[in-house]
Amino acid sequence: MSGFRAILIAGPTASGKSAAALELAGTLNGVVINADSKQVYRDLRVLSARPCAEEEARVPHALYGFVPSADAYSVGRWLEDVGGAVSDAEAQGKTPIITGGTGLYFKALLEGLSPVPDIPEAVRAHWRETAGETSAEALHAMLQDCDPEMAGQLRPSDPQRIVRALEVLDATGRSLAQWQKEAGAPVLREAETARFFITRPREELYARINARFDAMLSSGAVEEVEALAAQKLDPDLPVMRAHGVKPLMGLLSGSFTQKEAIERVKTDTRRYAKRQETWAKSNMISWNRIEKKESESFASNIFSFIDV
RNA sequence: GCCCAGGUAGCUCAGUUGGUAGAGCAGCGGACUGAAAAUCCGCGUGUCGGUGGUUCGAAUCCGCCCCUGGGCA
Repeated sequence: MSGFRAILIAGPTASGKSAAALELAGTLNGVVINADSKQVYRDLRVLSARPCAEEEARVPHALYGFVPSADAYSVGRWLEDVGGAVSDAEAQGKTPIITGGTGLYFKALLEGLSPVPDIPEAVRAHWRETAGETSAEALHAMLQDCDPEMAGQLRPSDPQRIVRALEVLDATGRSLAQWQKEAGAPVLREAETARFFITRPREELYARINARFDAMLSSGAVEEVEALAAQKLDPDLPVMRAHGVKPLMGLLSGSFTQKEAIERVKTDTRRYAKRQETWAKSNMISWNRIEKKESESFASNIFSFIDV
């Protein structure tokens, strides 16, 4: 193989990325490296559809299931971790096959992140606490007072981004808008990669999402959430935002019926898949889009692209 | 077979005395730089079961037919 250092496989959830990556890795002497913000969590094997032990034994995997639920993992940490994983793979003469559904992670991988310093935990906690007791509009008004440039770029109804802007300004004394004008350093340049966005017809994808969650229920999804709930963690932690966690906790506490919980999770997941497609349309323009029907192999298609 | 109640958006339903229809959920489109499986923005997508008729005008009224529940046989 020549011309690229790594293969990147993105695609909506339940499209079959992992299977394709596994097949490629087996053939190419590769390492499958995770690019999914939820598959990093140790406690979410079932709900995050992480590769099983047998699959991880068949070919080397990296960045899967290694983060404790109490940690607020982030694209920043991932960027550091993936850099190390790529180096490790190359040192062993293996091809990095980076796969996952988190579009932002791939963007950061190829474009880098603006060099905003780490925000001290106390500052983060302060603003997140403030956000918990303040309306988004009021937060936006605060931002408007101290950082009109950034405030102008954000909707008054978008608390997540407003909080980020506030904590960055607070911790660095500089507007996030200014920071973001500074380019970051990519871990891989586009030209060094072969990039694939694999997907399926919407209807088929949704059917797979629905069926996959039914399978997760048979594989212990409820028990997994029960164990997570037993840790009594902050409900705002990112691990709690994985599809299924809140509805299944609701089921366990009696605030949802089983039917309601199941529908909630499936709907959340379908909407996510749709957003992933939207992201790809404007952020993954240069990627090879491969849309396949049931039972066809993505891997064979990818092989024909990379000419091995 | 007869009687009753219904057939309106993908689903559940609303629709005042006739003026070519609207809610919730689902869905669709979009944004996206450090918690992104998140957060946010926008959009009703419809032979009103069919067909005749009354009317300037029918989802609304009348006839016939079809379908779905329930009841009587």
